[in-house]
Amino acid sequence: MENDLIRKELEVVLNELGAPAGAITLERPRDPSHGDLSTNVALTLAKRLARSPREIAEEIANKMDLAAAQVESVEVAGPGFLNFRLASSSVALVIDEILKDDESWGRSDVGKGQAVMVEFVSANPTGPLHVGHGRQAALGDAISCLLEWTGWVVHREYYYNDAGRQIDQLMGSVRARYRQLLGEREPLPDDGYQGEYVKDVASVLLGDVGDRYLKDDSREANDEIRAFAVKMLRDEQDRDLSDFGVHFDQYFLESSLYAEGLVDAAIQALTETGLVFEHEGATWLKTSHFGDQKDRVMVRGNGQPTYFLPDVAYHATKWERGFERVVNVQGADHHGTVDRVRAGLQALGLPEGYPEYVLHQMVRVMQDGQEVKFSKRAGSGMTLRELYERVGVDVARYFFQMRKSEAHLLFDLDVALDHSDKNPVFKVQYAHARMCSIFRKAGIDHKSVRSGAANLGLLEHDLELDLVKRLAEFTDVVKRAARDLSPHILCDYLEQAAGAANSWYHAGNPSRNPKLTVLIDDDGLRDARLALARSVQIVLHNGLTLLGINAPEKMIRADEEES
RNA sequence: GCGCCUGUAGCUCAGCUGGAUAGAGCAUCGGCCUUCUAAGCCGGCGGUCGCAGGUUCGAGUCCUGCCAGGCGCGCCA
Repeated sequence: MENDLIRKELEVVLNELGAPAGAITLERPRDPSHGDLSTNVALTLAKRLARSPREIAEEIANKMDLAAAQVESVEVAGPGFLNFRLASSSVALVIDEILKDDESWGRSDVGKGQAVMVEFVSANPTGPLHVGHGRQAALGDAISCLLEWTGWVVHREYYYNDAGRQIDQLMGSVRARYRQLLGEREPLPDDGYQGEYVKDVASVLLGDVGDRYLKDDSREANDEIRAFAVKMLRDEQDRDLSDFGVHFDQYFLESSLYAEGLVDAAIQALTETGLVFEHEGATWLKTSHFGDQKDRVMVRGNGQPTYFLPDVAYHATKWERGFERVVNVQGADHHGTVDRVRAGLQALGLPEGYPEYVLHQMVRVMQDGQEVKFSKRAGSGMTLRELYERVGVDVARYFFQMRKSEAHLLFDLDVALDHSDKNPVFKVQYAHARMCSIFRKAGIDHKSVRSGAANLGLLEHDLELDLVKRLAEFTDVVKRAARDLSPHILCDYLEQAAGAANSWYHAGNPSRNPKLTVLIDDDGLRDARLALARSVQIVLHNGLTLLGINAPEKMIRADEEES
């Protein structure tokens, strides 16, 4: 790739200068008069080399082998930037590379095949998934894909609590609704779950077992109700996620930690560190020793472990299962647990900063300027399924991914329901579909467009060159989005690439400017433009696929949808 | 009170490891339709980057203080 060639050449020159290359930033200057690509290495090296940035820049410029870097010219500008103008042959290089790589264009090997676990969603099975889980599901899946595309081997994991207090509350709620169905006047427990879904569970339970549990308040009966409710709600969550296109490699049950003695083992291991102490009848871990705000209780006065303990035990299994890198995607409301979990793991000898966290802020769904707050079924906020059944899976996934995770997400239903280019998802999908329509119109199978077949030097209009440069950035963008665990970087790019593609496409509208039409009479030019159209198609397809979104070959019009 | 996140155009948001004149979409204003699908296109208007200091050749970006909003601070999970 052109960027790589320049970067490589820069590294060679920097080594000659005795300034071993760190990461070299190549970026596209905002001002096109500054060339196609620009780097600030000279500025960043000024201090280290104790020389003026301009002087360093001049030397780099003189020593560079322009032909090797596929660069037409390099100039020193401003305080010491190096501005590159790409050789026209680089256009051909980019397009040929894209056509050759096709569905794997954009992949790289940063991760070198190392294993990484991404844990996400991890909702308790006490009710339907809501929109916040949706954001997490979309984010976690996209982050997983980004890591896969950059050479990591990803394990998607879902952890759920199938044993604790909240499950008891669920059981109590179901039991109350079940007895109500049998005519009893039993109220929902104070801390019970309000949603309609509890009645559904109770009603199915009634159909299954009749009135067997009406008077039976035994431990066995309650265990059976609990298991029934968990099973049913787990199944519902699975369906919700599966229909949302999100799948996991493993579901990890909290109860298995106890069953396999891992919680006791954690107590044992922590105790051996000497950081454990007794205070007011409880057992504490000195997590403050590792930067936590205060020490935490491990085992309560009543002998029961707090949630902290299985949490540490669980994350320790991740390390023991061979995952030296772990990314946890969680709601920001859980950020208080980050320091204490890491402290617990550090006490066990795991590295500082393990695991990594992506904390996402809340989702607010807005319509007509009003917040949509209620779902009868969930008894609280809108459920994930309610959302994507309204706006479609593609739109929902994209909206969840298009903002950086640490910012609040305003999910605007009015925009989501808009089927024009105002909706960023459709803007990108349209651009892809438009490329497909060119091939349909031409009666050509787009797969028949091959690398090296066209004279790409014929592409010389600004709109075309601009588009090619944009396409060339794709691999770097994927790397950066993966590095920062930030799918929104890719969304941003896709919108820009789609914008450039749409501009090019519309400029070539035969009624407007026949000379820019792809399907022009001149065979050579036409082939070159078809190669560009195919490249656009590949980049948009790969980008959308990475985000778990369809890249349709044809958009369905609303008036066609009716029938 | 303490901790974390956020504050950039009327609205929703980008802004990479500190780099050149702070960008996009929407809204608004002006122009353009029998199209390789106008569900669109082209152009204009619009910002003391929350405030005040500091570091630096250079700060939206880093540091300190303050202001506003969100979240978290349990022998809950």
